[in-house]
Amino acid sequence: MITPSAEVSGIPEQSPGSALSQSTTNRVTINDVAQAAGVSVSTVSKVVNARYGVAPSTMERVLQVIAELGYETSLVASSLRSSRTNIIGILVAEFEPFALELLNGISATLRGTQYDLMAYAGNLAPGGRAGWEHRSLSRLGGTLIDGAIIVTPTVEIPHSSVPVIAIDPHAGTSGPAAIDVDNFGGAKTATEHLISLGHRRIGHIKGRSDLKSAHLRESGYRQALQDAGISYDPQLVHDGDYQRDLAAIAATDLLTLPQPPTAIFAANDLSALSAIETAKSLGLNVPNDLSVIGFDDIPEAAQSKPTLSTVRQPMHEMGATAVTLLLSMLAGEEVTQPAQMPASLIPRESTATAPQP
Amino acid sequence: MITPSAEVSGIPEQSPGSALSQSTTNRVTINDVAQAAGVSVSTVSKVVNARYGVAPSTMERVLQVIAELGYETSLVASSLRSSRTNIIGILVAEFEPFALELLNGISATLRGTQYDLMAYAGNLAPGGRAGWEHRSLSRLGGTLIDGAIIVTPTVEIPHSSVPVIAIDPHAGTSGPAAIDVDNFGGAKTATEHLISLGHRRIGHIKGRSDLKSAHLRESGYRQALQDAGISYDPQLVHDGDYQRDLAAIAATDLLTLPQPPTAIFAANDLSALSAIETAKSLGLNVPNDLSVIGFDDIPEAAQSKPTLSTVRQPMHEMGATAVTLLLSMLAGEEVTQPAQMPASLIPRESTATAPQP
DNA sequence: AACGTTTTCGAAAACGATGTCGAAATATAA
DNA sequence: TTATATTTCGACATCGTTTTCGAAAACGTT
Repeated sequence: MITPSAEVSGIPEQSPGSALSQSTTNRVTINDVAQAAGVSVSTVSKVVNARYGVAPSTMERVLQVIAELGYETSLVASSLRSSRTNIIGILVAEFEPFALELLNGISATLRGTQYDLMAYAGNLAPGGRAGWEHRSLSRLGGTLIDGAIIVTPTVEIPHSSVPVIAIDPHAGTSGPAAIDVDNFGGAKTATEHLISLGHRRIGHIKGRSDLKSAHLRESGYRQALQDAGISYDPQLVHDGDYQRDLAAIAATDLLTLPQPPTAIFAANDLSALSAIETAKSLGLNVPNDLSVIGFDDIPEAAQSKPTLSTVRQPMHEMGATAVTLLLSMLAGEEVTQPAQMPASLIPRESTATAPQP
Repeated sequence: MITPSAEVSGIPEQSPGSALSQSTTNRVTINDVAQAAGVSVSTVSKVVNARYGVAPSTMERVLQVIAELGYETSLVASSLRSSRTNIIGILVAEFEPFALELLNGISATLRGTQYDLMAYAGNLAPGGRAGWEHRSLSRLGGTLIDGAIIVTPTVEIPHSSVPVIAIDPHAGTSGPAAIDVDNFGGAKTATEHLISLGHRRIGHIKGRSDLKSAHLRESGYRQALQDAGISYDPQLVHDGDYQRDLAAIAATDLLTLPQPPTAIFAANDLSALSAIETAKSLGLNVPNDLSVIGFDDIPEAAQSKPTLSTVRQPMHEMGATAVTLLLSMLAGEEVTQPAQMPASLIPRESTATAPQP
């Protein structure tokens, strides 16, 4: 904080100014530009904002002065006046690989627009429990950001003074301003892939039962079976809770059945990788004895041995879509329906044709 | 950069009549609080900012009104007045795994301070070439952020109106406001690890010769050899340029020598992984026939077969240190010397005792 | 009761930009 | 030339907050 001591309003001390004003603040304001160009501040503002009503000649002169002085408009001041900050916030629980692609998608889409990106990581707080979105939003909304994108909210999206888009691959599209992936379709595709390879006994390791995504993925699995005329066998469906260790138990149960499945569709990649480990430890060869397919396409999926066939969530595109939706909301348009992104099959080494008995 | 007309035309003309003024009207300002509490705005401001000179009784009353009305101070307005935004910016070339830990470290350290984090991805721009830091900084500095952290700058850090810290694992500490990892020490440690396992013929795959880190890592390698009384053999050092394919060539050259090395220290993990592949294709067993150690500890290092021994760059801590340094700069302190973070040995499966001839 | 001292409080001036509205300058029409 | 339409431009109020500085009030001391 600098206090210009002998600075009276009206006449700026310019003669000793060079040294003094440099040390106090070397910031070039719209006033400096106006003075240097011999016009009023309003004219400079009009030039900067390309408003109508400035003669070409003066515009050129002002632009020249701006370039000379290296003037940059103060985002803070203009925000205060126009009550728009041109910043959109992204609230993410944690900077994790999952959020990474999202950030890139958002960032890329935002480029070229007037908006900047502000990123928050929520749940790293000491008392980081659910509901951090609410606190952040109320603090930021209406004062620092024009809109927000929340990733995998832990709570119901709070009422906010700014438009909010939720990217939630798990809870399902709960409102119009939400984006998720086609869990049902993706699961169906994964299962169909196994069926097309000749598998008939296909197990399923379920996800967390409190998340909608788990139910949708199971439904997709069952739909694919039904479409192929394969009867549903409850014995082949076990709970994995999206977790590594529980999935291992589920896989063990499945593979030690009197008549074990020849393929497993796991509700997420973590479970799938765990299932592969389990199969190996049981002396089974993946994919020759057992095919395994997952869901998510986490980075490890491409690194494992064998590499994991899976269904990809298009995070980059989801980020881009979120921005697009948010921008149209900011433009005053009504967003009437949620966006659902397609999940695409990524066949890798962990799935192969069914073993011939 | 002054907003050109083309960009402005993309902005939806929000007529100041309806939606905008609605969102502004229901905002609770300091004035509303003052009026409701029966005090002046200055008093409210003092209460909010915990300034001295307000009676406990009035303070309590004001606080109560603030709670009732749900008043939140406008960050924009206070920034304008106090010329501080309480936002620090991080400029990163791209949201990549490398930057992820950094972000978490920064975010965690920032929590509990008055500052918020604003993240920028630079080189995703269409014309995204070197120098994006300069453009971003001049636009943000002094108006939107109080300070900045730049990750792996591609150019000399531009003169800026705000404090800047550079995190640069490659260029070395070029100025006082820079953070890097101890490349020399890390390389020395890696090499010493190989020596302690009994290796005497140790090869080195060098990094990009235009980066200081490559030279430092080679120096560390040579120092460790010298300390152990092992004479330096130029035949055992080949260029890998930090790249996968070039490292493969280097590895082939090394392993087809009449008297091949029993261990290789690669200047980065990418090269190390490539060397392992090469060794495998030559029929060598890692680590029984050949030990390989890398540098960086990229995520793949823990996933490969065998898992890669390496030297870890403490990204999380580097982020935390960057914040600490930046905060002290913002507090007006002089940062006199760069910070160098220790690199730690992560022994995994790719290194073992030297084969007995 | 009169005086000095310390607290407590409020009026008002910034911070830098935007947008309105009327005045001045210029072009067009009569 | 005069009257009118059209540009072009600048004075000024405003956005919500911080901060200074002097006035008023409260307190303590003779």
